[in-house]
Parts: sequence; C-alpha cells; structure tokens
Amino acid sequence: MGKENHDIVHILKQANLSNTKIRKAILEFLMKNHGPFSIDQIHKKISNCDYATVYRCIKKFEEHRIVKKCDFGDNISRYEYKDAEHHHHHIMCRNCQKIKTVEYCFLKEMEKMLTDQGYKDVSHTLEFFGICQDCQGNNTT
Amino acid sequence: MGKENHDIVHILKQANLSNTKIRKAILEFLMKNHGPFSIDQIHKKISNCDYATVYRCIKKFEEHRIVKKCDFGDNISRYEYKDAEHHHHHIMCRNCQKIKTVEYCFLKEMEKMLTDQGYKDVSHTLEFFGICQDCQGNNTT
DNA sequence: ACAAAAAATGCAAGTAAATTGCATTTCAAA
DNA sequence: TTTGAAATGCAATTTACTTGCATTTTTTGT
Repeated sequence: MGKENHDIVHILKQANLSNTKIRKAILEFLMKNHGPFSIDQIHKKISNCDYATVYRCIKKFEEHRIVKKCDFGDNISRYEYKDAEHHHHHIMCRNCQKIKTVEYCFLKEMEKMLTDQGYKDVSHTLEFFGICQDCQGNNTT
Repeated sequence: MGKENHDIVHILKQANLSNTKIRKAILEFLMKNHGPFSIDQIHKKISNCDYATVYRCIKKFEEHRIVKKCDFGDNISRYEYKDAEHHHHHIMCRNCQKIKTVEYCFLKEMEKMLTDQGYKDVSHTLEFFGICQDCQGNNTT
C-alpha cells in the first residue's frame, strides 16, 4: 500500500488539490477497483463521508481529468479512474445493467478529422448497449 | 405539408400510437428541424402542451425508436428524429454547447465484434466534445 | 354514426440526482 | 505554530424527470 499511497499523494499534488483523508480514500478506491462507479457506489465504500463531499471531490477529479465520467443515458453518472495508458470504452447490458470493458478503439482518426475542422481539445464519449448472454431468454425489462 | 402530414400519420400508425394533435406537432417539429433538442426546446415550440405530455410523448417515441436520445453528460437529455438513412454522431462545444453533426462513422465493426462475443441487439452512443472556432479565445467556462 | 372502451392529456404533487450556503474543521505555507 | 485558504458536514435547494388522478380525446365494435 506504500507505493500506491505515494502515487495518490503525487497525483493530488500535481493537480494542486489538497491531500485529505477522503480524497485519498476515494482515489484509492477508484484506482484499485474496476469501474465505472456511481456516486452512490463510491459513497458506500468511503466511511464517514457525506454525499455532498463525494460529489465535490469527484467534480474536482473530473476537472483535473483524474477521473472520467461515463454516461449511459440512465440519469446516473458513473466515474472511473482515467488511466492514460488504457483508453477504452464500455458496453452495458440493457437488461441487467452490467458493464464490461471494450478494449478496442480506433476513434483517433475521427478526432483528428474534427481537429482539422478547427475544433480544439477534442474528446469523446462512447458507450455500447446490448443484451448480454446471461440475460438472453431472461428478460426483466 | 400534405405529404409530411401523411408520413407522420403513417409513422404513428406503424408504432400503434394514437394520432393526437400534440404527437403530430412534436413529430413534425422533430422531422423538420435539425436537432438534437431538449425537452425544454421542444416544449417551447408546441403550443398548449404540458411539460409532462412532452416527456410522455418523447418516451413513447423513444421506445418505438422513432426518436433517438443523445446524452452529452450535462444532465439534459436531447432527442432527434431517427432517420434510418442517416446514421451520424455529434460534437458539442464545451464552451458554448453548440452541437454539430459528425457525418462519418465506422463503428459497425466494433458492434460486430460485440455481437461475436455473444451480445444481442447491440447499439451505441457516441458524442464528441471540443472547443469550436467561435469560442477559441473567448472562453466563458 | 354512435356508444363503450382505451388511451392521452393537464395539473399538481412527488422523486431522485446533483448543487449550494454556511458554520466548522482540516490542511498548507511561512 | 500560527494564519489564511481550502475542504467538509449538514440541511436546504435546485432541477430534470415521473406519477396519480380526474378529464378529455381517440379508437374500436356494432
């Protein structure tokens, strides 16, 4: 845990965010677990921490691109630690809402096209939906 | 307007949705204008119609895949008429929120990959973000 | 064309996610 | 260690969206 703790402190310092118990706990949770997670899920894992604080921390993390927001169109924002080395997307089952990672990506070309059109600082969100094997013939929609 | 009106009636009939003034007006607005539009924007354009009714109509349209929901991560759902002939995505400026169409798409291969992995009825959402030319050097964030 | 059944609408109240104001506590710089 | 700045807890608020119910409109069956 020493090494990870050092990383976390470093990340906060780099973003000019002060190094509080709660921020370290949230960041540690996000770095050690495979998301994305809702505010509710994060809040459950962090002891003695108000909902509003989770929102505020995550907002700061998002502003500093430490976490990435994932929007699956169900009015629940989910967040995951943004690992620069590991760009990926997700697929959520329309039936059970289980989320899996989609490793493959070739959207850099499309972003380049938009940059060529004059947009700066281009990014994107991409989420897939489907019915997973577990849910086929087992529809609770 | 005769032709379009006939199309609208046909679309509603095909979806087994009853043919009301409000539904026709909403659908006509969405078919004649380039979206996506928020519920608020749609409501402003339809006279003598309650917010709740707009929500309910759009929900029905979405269920029947007559409209498509676009989620730009700002907690406002936007909708556009789903033209089967014209699959496309969007780019929203992070500064002024203006939305433009991105015509190019080559995601069918990724969907096929997920189908091969056992997912059924696969779809996706893809939204781009950037700073548009109008906003460069004019940041109000 | 008309009556009965089904569905849509308006209005008002209710949810739930996210935000905010303010007093208190914790952190960081000198 | 003291001092200023930032983070937190709590409660209240905002906002997108939903729901219950009485009324109106649309559809169906004869």
